[in-house]
Parts: sequence; C-alpha cells; structure tokens
Amino acid sequence: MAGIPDKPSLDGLEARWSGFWEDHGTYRFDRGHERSEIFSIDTPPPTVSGSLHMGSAFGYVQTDSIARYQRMRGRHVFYPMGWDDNGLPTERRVQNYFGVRCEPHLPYDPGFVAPEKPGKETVSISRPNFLELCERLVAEDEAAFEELWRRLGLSVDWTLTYTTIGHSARRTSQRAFLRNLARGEAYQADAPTLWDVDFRTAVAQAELEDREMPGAYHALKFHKADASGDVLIDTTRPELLAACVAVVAHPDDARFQPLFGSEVITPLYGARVPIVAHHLADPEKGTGIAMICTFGDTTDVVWWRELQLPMRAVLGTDGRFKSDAPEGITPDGETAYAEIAGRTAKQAQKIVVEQLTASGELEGEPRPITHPVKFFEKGERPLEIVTSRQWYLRNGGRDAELRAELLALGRELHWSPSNMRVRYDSWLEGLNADWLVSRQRYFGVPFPVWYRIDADGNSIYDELLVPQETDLPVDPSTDCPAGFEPAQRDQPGGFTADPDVMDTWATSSLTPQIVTGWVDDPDLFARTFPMDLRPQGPEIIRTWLFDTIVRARLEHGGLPWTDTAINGWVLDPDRKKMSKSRGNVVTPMPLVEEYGSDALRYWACNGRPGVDTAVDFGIMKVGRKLAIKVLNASKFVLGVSGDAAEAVDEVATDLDRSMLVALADVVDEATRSFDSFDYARSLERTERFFWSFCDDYVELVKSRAYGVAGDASVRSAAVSLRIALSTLLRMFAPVMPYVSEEVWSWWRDGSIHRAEWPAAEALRVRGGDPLVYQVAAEVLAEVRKVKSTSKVSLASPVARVLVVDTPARLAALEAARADVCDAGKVAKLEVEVGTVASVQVELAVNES
RNA sequence: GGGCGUUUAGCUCAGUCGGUAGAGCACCUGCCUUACAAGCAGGGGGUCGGCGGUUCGAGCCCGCCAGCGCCCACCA
Repeated sequence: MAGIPDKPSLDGLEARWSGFWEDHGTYRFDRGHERSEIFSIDTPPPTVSGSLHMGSAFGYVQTDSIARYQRMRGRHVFYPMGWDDNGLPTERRVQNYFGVRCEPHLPYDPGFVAPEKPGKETVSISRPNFLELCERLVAEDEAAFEELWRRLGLSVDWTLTYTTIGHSARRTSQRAFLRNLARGEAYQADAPTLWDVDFRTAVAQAELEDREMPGAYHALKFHKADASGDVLIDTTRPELLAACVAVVAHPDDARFQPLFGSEVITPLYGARVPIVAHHLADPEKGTGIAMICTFGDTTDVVWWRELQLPMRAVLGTDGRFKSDAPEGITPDGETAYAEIAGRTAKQAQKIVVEQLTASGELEGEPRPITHPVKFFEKGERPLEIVTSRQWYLRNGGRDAELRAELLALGRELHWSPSNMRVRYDSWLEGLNADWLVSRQRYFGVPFPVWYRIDADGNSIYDELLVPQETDLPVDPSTDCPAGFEPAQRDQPGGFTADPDVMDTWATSSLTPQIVTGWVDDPDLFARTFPMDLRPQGPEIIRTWLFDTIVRARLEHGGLPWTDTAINGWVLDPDRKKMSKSRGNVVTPMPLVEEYGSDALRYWACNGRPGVDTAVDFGIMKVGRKLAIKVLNASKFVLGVSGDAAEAVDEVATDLDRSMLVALADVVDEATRSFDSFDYARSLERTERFFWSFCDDYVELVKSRAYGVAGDASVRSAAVSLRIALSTLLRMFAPVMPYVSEEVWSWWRDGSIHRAEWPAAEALRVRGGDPLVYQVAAEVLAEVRKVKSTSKVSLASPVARVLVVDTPARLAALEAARADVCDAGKVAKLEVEVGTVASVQVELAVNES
C-alpha cells in the first residue's frame, strides 16, 4: 500500500511497474498445477528483421489482454516469448547492414572484423563468419524487441524465451525431421521446383504470391512437319522456345484433333516436337494451342509429368540461360541459341523476338497484356522452375487421406472469428504439392543428414547417415556421422553433409513442441500440451497455422492447440496497408512515449477480433484520457471512502444497491466476452459503465459520501464506491495494466494482475433494482441540461423540479430522492403520475 | 473464376431477442462545480450502400446488384 498521491499522474508508471513485475516474478509460470488449471499460449515469434511496426504491437497486446484475463481467472498462464531469427530476413538484413555476402566455399577467417558500414564493394565471407554476423545482429534486434514488449506491458514469462535458431529449436526441428524421415513422411526428390533466381533457393507453394505484371502475347509460327502449313501458337515467354518439348491442345478441340499424333517444327531452332492432347489446355486462351517448355510455368510441369515428355532445361539456378544448347535443335538453331546463352530471361526475350522477326516467324506485333505472375513473397524477380534435389514433407498436397484428416482437424479447432476457418479450408483444398522444406541458404537449421560417397567420389543420396536423437542438434558440415573420421569428409569412400537448411516454417511449425519441452521435459509437456491458444495474424494461416497442424498431426496424431484467435491487419492512418515500400510504416515506440502504453493498448484492444484496424491517434488520445480519468476518479473514491471495507452487506441504500446490480450485469458480459477472446467487447462495456459511474453515480452520492462517518447511508455510499472501483479496476486491468496496477497499489497489497477477476454474483445485493440508478441519473441529466442551456453554473440552485412519469419509475426516483436533490442542488422535488413523461426544472432566482 | 468479410453522423466505429438509430473524435454553446480545465455540462448532425422480399414492424432475416478489402484458383 502506497497511499493516495496528491497529484496522480501517468508519468513514470511504466518504468516503475514493469520493474516491479520483473522483481516480483508476477508473470512467472508455476508448473506445479494440473493441466486443467494451466492456460498455455503458443506465442507468435516475431521476425526480428530490425523493424518494429504497429502490427508488431497490435496483435500481441490483444493476446496479452487475454493472458491477463485468464491469469485473473485463476489459470496458471504459460506465456513464453520467442524470436524468429532463423531464415532469409536475417540473412538479407546482415547482407545490407554490413555489406557482405556468404560464399560457402571460403574458409573461416577467425580474425574477420565486420565493416561498421557497408563499403562500396560487397565483401565475400565464409559461411561461419556470415553466421557469426547473423547471431550478432539478431541479438541486437531481439534486445530492442524485448524492450518494446516490456514497455507495452506484455505479461510474458521472460525466463521461457526461445529463438528459432536456438539450441532447443534446432534440437526439436532435427528430432521431428528424423522421426518424419523414419516414418516415411519426409522424402527427397529430384524434381522441378519453383526457384528464386536472386536468392538461388527453392521456395514452397506457401511462399508464393501472384503479382499482376505486364507481358505480351507473341504469335509464333510452328511449321507442320509434313510441310502442310503453319500452326500459330501464342506465348508470353518466347525466350523459352528452345526449351519447347511439345505443343498441346484440348482433346475435344476439333480444330486440332486431326493434328494429334503428328509433329511440328519449332521456329528458330528447328526441333521436331509432337502435338499432344491434354484437358488442361484451354481452347479459349490464345490460339487454343500452347507450347510446352521445360519449364515456363507450373502447368508445363503438369504436362511434362503427365504426358511423360523429355526435358530440355535451358535456365540455370542463377536465372541465366545455360551455355550449352538443348538437345534436338538444328545447327542453325544452335547458332541462334548462342546469342542468348548466359543472358537473363528478360534480355533473352528481346533477342529472341528480334530473331523471330528477322526470320519471319513472328506473326504480327506482340499484343500487350497484364497477367498474374508467380513471385516469391520476399522476391523481386519472377520465379523460374528448375530441377533440383530437395527435401519434402507430406502435408496432404498429394495424399487425399491426409488432406481429409487435416480438414477434419480444422473443423475440430475452435476458430475466433469462426469465418477464418475458410481460409484454412481453401488453402488445403488448393494444395497441389507436398511441402518443400529444404532451402539453399545458410542461417537456418541444417538437415541432420550425411550421404555416403562411393569409390568414384559420387554422393549416394539413397544411403543416408543420420545421428542419434540424443546427439542433436548436429551441424553436418562440421560434425561427423558415426563410424567416420573428419578426414573422410568429401572424400571417395567417405561422407558428405547435406548442404541445405530447413525452411524457417519447418522450425516455427514446431513452436508448441519447442516451448512445451516435448521429449526433453516430459513433465512440462504433459502440463502444457496440447496448448490452449494459438494467436496469430491472418496472413500466415496457410503457413504457420497450417504447418503447425501438419506437424502435430504427423507427430502426435492431433491438434497442437484447442483454440486459435486470428487478429486483424493494421492499416496506416489513411487506411492503407502498411508496408516499408509504401513508406507509411508507423513505429510504436514514439507513440508509447507520447500517449503511454495503456493508451496504445487501449487502441489495440479497440480493434475487434479479426478486424483490420487503422492506426488512430484519436483513439490513443481517448485511451490516455481514460487512464487519467481512472487516476482521478480513484483518488476521489478512495479519499472520500476513508477506510470502508468492501463488504456488500453494508450496502444499505437503494441507489447503491441499484448501481451494484447494474455493475453485476457488466461483469457478466465482460466475463462472457473474454471467455470467447473478445477483449474489445469487454473493454467497451466496462468503459461505458465507468463513465456513467463517474458522471452520474459519483455525482449522485458525492454529497452523501461527504457526510458524517458512522451514519449507515454514508457508510453505504463509501462501501459501494469502493466495491465498484475495485471491480472496474480489475476489469480494466487486462487492457490497461499500468494505471490499474498503480491505483491498486494505493490501497491494496500485491499485484492487481494476480487478483481475482470480479464475480458478478457477489454484486447482486438483495433488493437491488437497476431502475433506481437509471431514473436518478436521467432526472439529474435533465436538471443539468436546463442549467447548461440556461448558461448557468451546475452549482446554481434549483427552486423546484416536477417529474411526471409512471408509478414504477416515480417509485424508483423516490428511492433516490435525497441523492438526486443533493446532486442537482434541488430545493423541492415534486412528482406526478402521468402518461407523458416529463421533467420541469425551475431555476432559483439569481440573487447576485 | 470461386469464396470470406465489409458498407450506419464529416471521421473512427458500436448496435448479439426483429420493437421509435448510438458512442467517441471533430464542430458549436456554455460552466473554475471542494476527484479531474490534459476537466465538466449541453447542442446540432443519419434515406443505416441500392433494389426487391418476409413480417403488424427490418440497420438486423432472405434474394439480387454495386463499391471497398482480403483469401483461394492450372497464369500458355
């Protein structure tokens, strides 16, 4: 207990109370409880890419309000925080921050000192040096995030923090992978995959996005092999003509039916290719007949696979045309090809169009169109398709039975808001491939796999060497498989490491297993898994949420949590989606400085669950006003009520009973709302009641409360004020932890965040009738209205008030007569039963 | 192309049983009133996107249409 300050203020509350919570372990998880008494939250580990924007604060604050509510309901909240530092965003940031590039063939340089600023030339460094810089930078970023989270008052247990590149995450990821491998759920395949030519890595279906790009139809003249004429074929990618292995039309298309089985000769290159039929060919598109290249798009891959066509790959992993011309083209064709060898797709297209124009094999002018093109979501150039050996994980993309099970799990999961489930369903229904989990990158969890090398020095990918689970995590590029010596690395008869790392989602899809201890801490695991809540953003339903369910299904046969709460998207003040490229990113820290954490939290919790919300300084201002009002109202209530106990049986006055009964309804509604993760509704109802409490109830009982202590009605006012304050503070606590803790400390010991959530039943005092408070407030408002429109002070006296109303309402008014007269400075209050309700107010004659 | 959501005061949004449209901000008029002038009390302001239907009665239920946002889709 600290006592009531003379001049309450929000200044310094954040520093004081976040320090207090840390010192007292207020949010420390105590595992010594049954599963049913624990509430475990699978926190989204934010990507620590160095930038903090409002989206980083929005969802986390909403989740924190739920964590705080559950804690006050008596649950032992398991609320860890993680940092997603693993993966491409960190690599990219390191490259830009230091001006370096990872070259895996370089040896480690123990004396390497990173430049302070990027130099003119990019510095090539070894993989271990690169990883050291990654570790260093994420440590700085994570410290900045933690500072913000603490300032925002997130009630996480900081002793449970994890990172997606950390020891536990690597051990868990590798263990899960080895088990997937043992059960046949993980497999490798040498197959065409979507490929980012800048990052030089394969990407998964979940990381794709379509972008509308300009392009053009080019009508190419293919020559019938029997010299009976030409076939015109539209393509947007004439540069891939050299990779053409067939042309395709719909089997029902009468125009081309006579040609099926015959051959055409490609322009420029003179390759003979068959005319084939496939139902995916669209008679409406272009000229109705398409060229199949290896590979121009994903449809080409389907045609190539299903029609068992040969491979004529022309693009390398760097996105440039290979130096050697593909098979099957004429010597003249090889000459033509030599001009595009080594060029990018864009450069090659220009050259090929010129060549086609010169040869007369381009019909008319290219016709510009815009069309959707597949991009890596973090990439800047269109994806290509190249063939490479990759690791895959079964996710229902090629397996109807697993897909059906995953759909069923989606129905078993409780979604909030419920309509978000359709995103999961539609994603799953559109899946067409297993999950490609290998990435040709560096800062990630390595695959715990080596391969034998035969006597001729070839890696034998069928002969896997894997570690024991107890030895995890391993780095196969420095650790040795059992039975081998380091000197045998990359030697004939020896072994070689799998060079790849896992997709970052392959690790973050295991956050429930990482935080709950899984194999390493079975006691914790039993008490926290399956978890209670997965809060997250809508944009990662197809990745994080879906992948996590896949892993839990494969590993545990069921859901990783019972509930998911999907938050909305943060829009900038002009209601545009915030993004770095738009330059409209608002960062939270300056706003915390200006309005305070409680105000920022108030804004975040004003956003309805799952609803996109604009950054709105007006709402933050309102939040700040509310926090100040809480301070002042509390100061008054606690000051006027002396040492009154919060004892319901001392509430002796009808108006007081009435107010408490009305408050009970608010408690009920706030409780129901929070139980369904609707923090916003709880806040709105609490706030509405609080303002009416300040404007009406406090004004009505003020003069009575100032009365002689000991009098029953005086005591009733004091007790009621305290009960209501204590109740309202606790309902505000999940959203505004600082100001509620501050006020609580004025007269209570211990943290409000460990206090009990209010119970509505305790407020339902016998004989309480909500009508009394309601009618009293309405009559008082009428009195105020007359004073205000008459432009006199609210303190000015009223000679007479006549209230005409129904008997029931007049009886209610009668019960609060003294308080209404005192609050309105009314000399004479008269009532009259009537069918048309009215309030007449006669101001006293101004004698001044 | 399929789907989800949304459309209410100038702005941001509530409106959960179908029963005479609400809040905050902004604007205007007042008030130093013994918690709060970073305050308080009032006021003006609406064809609830459009059309049709169900109903005694529709912001709410049904159908169609439109705008906006998003998700999914085989994109030659």
